[in-house]
Amino acid sequence: MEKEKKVTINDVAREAGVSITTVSRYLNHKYEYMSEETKQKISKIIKSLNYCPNPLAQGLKSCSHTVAIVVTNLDYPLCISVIRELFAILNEKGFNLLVCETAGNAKREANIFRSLVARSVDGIVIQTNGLNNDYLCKISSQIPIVFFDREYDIPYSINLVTNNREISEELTLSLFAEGYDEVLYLTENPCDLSTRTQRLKGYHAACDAYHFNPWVLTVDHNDPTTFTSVIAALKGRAGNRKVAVYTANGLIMLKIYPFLKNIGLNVPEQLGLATFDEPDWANIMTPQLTCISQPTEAIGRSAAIALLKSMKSNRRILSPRIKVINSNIVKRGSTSLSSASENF
Amino acid sequence: MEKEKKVTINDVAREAGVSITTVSRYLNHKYEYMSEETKQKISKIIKSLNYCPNPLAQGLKSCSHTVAIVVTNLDYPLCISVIRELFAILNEKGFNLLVCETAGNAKREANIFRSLVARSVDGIVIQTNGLNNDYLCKISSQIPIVFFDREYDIPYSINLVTNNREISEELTLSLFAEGYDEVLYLTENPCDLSTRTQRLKGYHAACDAYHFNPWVLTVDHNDPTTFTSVIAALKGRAGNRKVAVYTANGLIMLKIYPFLKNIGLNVPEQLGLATFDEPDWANIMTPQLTCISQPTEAIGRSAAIALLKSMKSNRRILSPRIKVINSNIVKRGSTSLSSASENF
DNA sequence: ACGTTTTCTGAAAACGTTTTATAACGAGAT
DNA sequence: ATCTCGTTATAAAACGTTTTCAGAAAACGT
Repeated sequence: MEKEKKVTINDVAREAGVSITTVSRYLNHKYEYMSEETKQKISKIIKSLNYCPNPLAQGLKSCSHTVAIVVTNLDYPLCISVIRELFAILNEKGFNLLVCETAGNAKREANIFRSLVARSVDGIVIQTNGLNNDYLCKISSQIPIVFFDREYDIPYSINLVTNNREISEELTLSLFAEGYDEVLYLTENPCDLSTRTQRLKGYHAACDAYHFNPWVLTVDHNDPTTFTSVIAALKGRAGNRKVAVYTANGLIMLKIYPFLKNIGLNVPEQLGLATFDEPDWANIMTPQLTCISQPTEAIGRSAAIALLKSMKSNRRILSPRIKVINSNIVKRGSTSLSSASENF
Repeated sequence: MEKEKKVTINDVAREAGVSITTVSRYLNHKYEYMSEETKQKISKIIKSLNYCPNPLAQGLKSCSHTVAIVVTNLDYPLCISVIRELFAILNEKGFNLLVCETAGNAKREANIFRSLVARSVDGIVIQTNGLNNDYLCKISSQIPIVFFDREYDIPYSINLVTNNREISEELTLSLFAEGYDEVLYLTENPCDLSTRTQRLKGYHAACDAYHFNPWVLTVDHNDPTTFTSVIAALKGRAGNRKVAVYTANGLIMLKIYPFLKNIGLNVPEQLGLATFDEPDWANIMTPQLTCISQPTEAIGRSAAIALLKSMKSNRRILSPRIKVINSNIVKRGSTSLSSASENF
């Protein structure tokens, strides 16, 4: 295993007959006072040697050409989409992408943040439960931070969120308009995550508008017993009344759907179904599932662009900024009571 | 934005009243000739200063504490699973994880590999189309490489694969045994990816065993017209004969299922359905979908462990090694013709 | 011919580690 | 008292960049 010597800036400088300073200048596009001839020489040598600057060494003096994305759970399609866009766009610009999964564990997340700072990443994109916000406040002035999905009040940061409240209200309204007598909202433990509170608010607003009583049940997608109790409650009420079930995210729908199938109610006539998120399996259900579709690709792209911009400018803005990217409703068979549903 | 000075090994050394060499030794567990007293001092100061060594600087001299995973497509659940396990295990050991998506683009992949080498990552886990294997051959002696999903003949490397041929044969056999008269195998363009060729081989072996004619159609999950022609072909044959459709991966099934639903055949009586992979939506189909379940978590864990081991030892083994992790069949309603299906 | 810019380039000092070579220090042997 | 020899700790040289400071050469105005 004889180590093949890596080609360094020194090799380039020697071959080109210039100093490493000049090569470094060339690499960093500091062409101001560089003769065309020198540029050509260096360019040629770099190509012929297949030289690629060492990001570690660069990072020691300037930027590390590394960004990180920290998410709570890699199973969430939104996160994957953001990772994909982030990688595609930043890789193009010469950055590498560190991916970290916290699993919602505060301590683990704290360690991750600390290691990212130690590694002097140039920027971080975060989806978090907000358990380490005090630490993020400390570092947010030093390093560009972009939050997505959930929104937090961290100085200097950028928040990329969707119109959770509005679109949730709109969907709920449409269910009432469609003719459902009741909308059961299924959510996970509504701690103070902005997505959960906003979606719930939208639901409540719609109930208020129709003077209908809200009906909210809390589930845990890892605990099937929470589903069975929902099913029991549903059986009690449904039958004569037309009930729609609206789940606060796709995972809940995925997990509770097998239970709902066994309940013996016809979808959509007796039981309407809708969910936040647009899972890839929405079209294999019969009838197909009405969804709130988040523009995951656009969110990822915006995150990348916002981060790039923030990394480029060294003047940072104190007050956290919020960018809203609208979701839209994809109405499908699972909530089509009326024949007039096409106009929706 | 006043830069808060990062605490370095110098600070630790000064506070502890020792040289940086000693601190470095302490960090690298080179305790051989170190007095208990010195250890205590350093340990205390490190904690009190909250010191964390800079991986960039470390990487310049020794290892970068960075590993990378390169995949063709982040949408493949197996990849996500491997990323998750890899991160969890390696993060525990102080490594960070770079994630790269090639989208099957050879040029892009080549650039990624080059940048990973430039960044002197300590190891790489790869799922690839094999378009840059010449380059991988060059570097595989320098840097530990673990392939998963698809198998390649690269010196010094480790291959983590599932028993594609055997399990594919087993599933096909079980479909015939169940009573289906014909099994239609749907695959994507069977280029020489080991997964595709092996799964196909298994299918053929089963057909041979039953002296049935194989029936293989090629689709492209991005091109719906390939599905409609499959549907047409299927309509021609099905009806009196009991046909099972076995898709070479979950994505194909996801995309073709809406078409299959409209064909007017009863599942499983007239039309059996089975797929390689076990997508999370297998249980929401009616009836539930028979799958070949890859132990994705185990594969990820094995990848992490194999990589760690390979990184630790500096003696590398020339001949590529192969580790097989068995998948198993999860039989569900979509292929239950006989009432005896429980014994399967 | 002489100063003054302007244009171009390079030497050397960082950046924060690891590692090599070396030195200081007792203790035990001569 | 000197020599050897383990034990412990350090100074200094890497690693591959960027950046500061400064200097040489050419262009320019007088």
